[in-house]
Amino acid sequence: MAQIQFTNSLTRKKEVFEPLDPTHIRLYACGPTVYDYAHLGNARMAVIFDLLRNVLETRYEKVTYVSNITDIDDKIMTRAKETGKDISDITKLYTAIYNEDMAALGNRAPTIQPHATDHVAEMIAQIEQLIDAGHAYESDGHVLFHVPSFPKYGGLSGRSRDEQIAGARVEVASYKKDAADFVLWKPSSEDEPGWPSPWGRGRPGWHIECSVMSEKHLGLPFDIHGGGADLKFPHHENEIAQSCCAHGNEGDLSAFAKTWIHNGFLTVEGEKMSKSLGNFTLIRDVLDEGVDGIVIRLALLSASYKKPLDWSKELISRMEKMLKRIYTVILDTAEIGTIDLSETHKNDVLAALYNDLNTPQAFADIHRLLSDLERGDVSSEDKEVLRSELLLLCDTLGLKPENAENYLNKADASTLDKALVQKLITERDAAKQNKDYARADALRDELKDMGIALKDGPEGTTWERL
RNA sequence: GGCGCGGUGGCAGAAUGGCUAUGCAGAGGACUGCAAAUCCUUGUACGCCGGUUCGAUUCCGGCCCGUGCCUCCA
Repeated sequence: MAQIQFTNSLTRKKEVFEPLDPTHIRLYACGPTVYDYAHLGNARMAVIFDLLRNVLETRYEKVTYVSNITDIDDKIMTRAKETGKDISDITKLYTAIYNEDMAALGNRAPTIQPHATDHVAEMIAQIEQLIDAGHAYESDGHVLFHVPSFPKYGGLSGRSRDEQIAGARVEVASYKKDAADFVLWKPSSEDEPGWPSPWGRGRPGWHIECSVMSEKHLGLPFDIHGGGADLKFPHHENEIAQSCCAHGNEGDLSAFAKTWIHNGFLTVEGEKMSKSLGNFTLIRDVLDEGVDGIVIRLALLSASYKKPLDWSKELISRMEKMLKRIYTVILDTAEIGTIDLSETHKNDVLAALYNDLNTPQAFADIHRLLSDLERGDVSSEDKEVLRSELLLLCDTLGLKPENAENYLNKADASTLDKALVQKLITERDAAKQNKDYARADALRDELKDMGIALKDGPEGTTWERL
């Protein structure tokens, strides 16, 4: 049996994945702060962890995938002020949009999608634990995590505390004992959202919600914690500090999550796609341009998850071709059955994905299967196996092979008169029979104007949308 | 300034101490009334300089270049 391997950011090595509990795999990925439309960077993270979940499910019966919604944050408060809307209206709206966009990309909903505002009591409890353990202190209405109390701080991002201070570009707030200390709780003014707490009315800092929600829904330690590479520091570093220190695990960074997986970000013309540079693309905009969500998914999986991925029109058009080919072959071979593959056989088919989610290799495997399925010198028994392998790979990658027909005939869903198309094809066939090629070509042009491409094959003429 | 990542053929992008990645684009051929699709064949690589080795794109060192994090960010 091929072993599943992932690159663990905590050890900076590719490691064989060994579940804490083989009967139940537990996975957490940091989800979005909901104050705006999601962009392709959010999409990359979601697609990669959805794939990771699929891959784990091919080997383990139960996988719990938790991905949160952060619905209390200063950015949301700012947005509320700007628009004059209620905070809860904003978070509800953008949570719904996020989930719609993720579904369009072929992602399944997480097993659990906890909301930060439903966990304030647990956050307060954990902050109290940290104060009791001597890792946090109250100051001027704030509660801060005292970084010097945790000598192993910085182990994930690989930077010592001194290095951070040397490079710090932030002004050190007066209420901090140490420049590296970070906020667990902060006071809210009357017009700001807040919850009662032992330190007065206030709201949580940015990192505590993930520590609390992952622990509550998965238990500690859990198998895999992930997110975008830019969360490594400070977000994930601080999560580790909170969770390890709240439970007396100061000596073991892996007492929170065993394996850390970070995806690389998207670039545009070589530069990071980011809000500050203004070069980000919303998922919604790409979908509105008519690009299928599964095409976006393919594009996001076209490079190793760890590396930067450059977003371009050319990438989309390549992936459109690839998806069309996959779906076409699946439909063309529809009359060929499938067989149940043995566990060993499935392992071989999924070997690329088991090897640190090597999606480019999986794409190469798909291309090989497509070619073999279209060759004339392959027996139908062999094709039955090949087709089974192809469907397994497509399912695991989340490519929705069951949507093949719908995708290829998309035009007929709305405006197209299917009967008229068939009538014109029949007319053209008659014209061809009579060697009236001028008439046949005129009919082809007419259909082309309707958005229909004809394909003459040995079994007759078929059509698809342009 | 500190820490990290990467430099592969026209483009995108993997693996690998010696043997074809794959895809897109290009060239030639088959098929086709036309068109599309498909199939067959095919060219072009491994940033620079040293080292280790029988042999390095792959390991080690130096250099150059690009890029990311250190501040909200997937």
